[in-house]
Amino acid sequence: MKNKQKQVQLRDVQDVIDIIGGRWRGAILASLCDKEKRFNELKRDLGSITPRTLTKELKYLEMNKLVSREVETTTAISVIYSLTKHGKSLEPLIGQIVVWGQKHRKIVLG
Amino acid sequence: MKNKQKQVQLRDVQDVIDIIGGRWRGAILASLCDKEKRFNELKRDLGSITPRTLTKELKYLEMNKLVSREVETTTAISVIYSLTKHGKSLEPLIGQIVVWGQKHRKIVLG
DNA sequence: AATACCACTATCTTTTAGTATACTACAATA
DNA sequence: TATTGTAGTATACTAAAAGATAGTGGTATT
Repeated sequence: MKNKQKQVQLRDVQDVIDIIGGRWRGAILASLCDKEKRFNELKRDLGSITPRTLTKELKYLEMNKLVSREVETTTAISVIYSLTKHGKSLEPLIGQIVVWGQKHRKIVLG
Repeated sequence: MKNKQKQVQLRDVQDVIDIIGGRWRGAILASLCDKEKRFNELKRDLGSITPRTLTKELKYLEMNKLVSREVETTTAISVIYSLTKHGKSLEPLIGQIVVWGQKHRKIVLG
C-alpha cells in the first residue's frame, strides 16, 4: 500500500475517534442505540455525567449529524434525543466495540 | 434488555474508547496493523507526535497487552513494536472505523 | 402552598492530555 | 573525528476536557 493512502487511513481513524472519543460520546451514542431518550433519561443512564457535559456533548453530536434533538411542547416541555440515520449507521460499529470490549476485559484482567 | 446489562455495555464501550481513544492511540494501532515498526519509524509515520508522547502511549498499549516491545541487541540497539495476538484482533474493528470515517466525511462535509 | 421533576445555564476549579524543548548514551557513517 | 541516526528521558508548560456546585423558569404532584 502507498504511504499516502496509509496517511489517509490514519486520518480517518483519528476523525472517528474524535467523534466517538472522549469520556462520554461513545457511551451516549451506545445509549441512544437502545432507543431514543430524553435529557434526564440519558443522564441517569450515564450515571455520573454532569448536565453541563451532557449538554455540550449532545450539541457536538448534533453538529456532526449523528443525533437529532426534538422539542415537544404538548403541555410540559420535553426534549427527545435520537440517532439520525447517519448516527444509526454507527450501530454495527458500536456493537463490534462492545463485543471486543468484553473479550478485552477477560484478557487483560484474566 | 435489563438495565444492568445495558450499564455493562456502556462500560465496555467506554473501556474500548479509552484504549483506542486520545489523539494518538488509534493511529498508533492503525499504523502497526500495517506491519511491525521501530520507534522512529512510528514517529515518522505519525508525523507530529513528540517522543515523550509516543513513549507514553506505547507503554500504555503494552500494559493493555495490545502491543509488544522487543529489544534486539545484535550489534546496534533496535526496538521493534508489533501488535500482539490480542492487538491483531482489533484489526477488523479498525478496518470498520476507517470505512465509516470515509463515509462520515462525505456526509458531514458534503 | 410546598416539593419535586424537567431541561437546562453559569461560574469556577481541577484534572488530564498533549506540546515544546532540550538532553542522554550508544552505534554507524562520512 | 564530526555528524547523523536510534531510542528514548527530563522538565516545564498550555490548553482542553470534565467535574463541582448552584441557580433558572417552567410544569406536575401532593
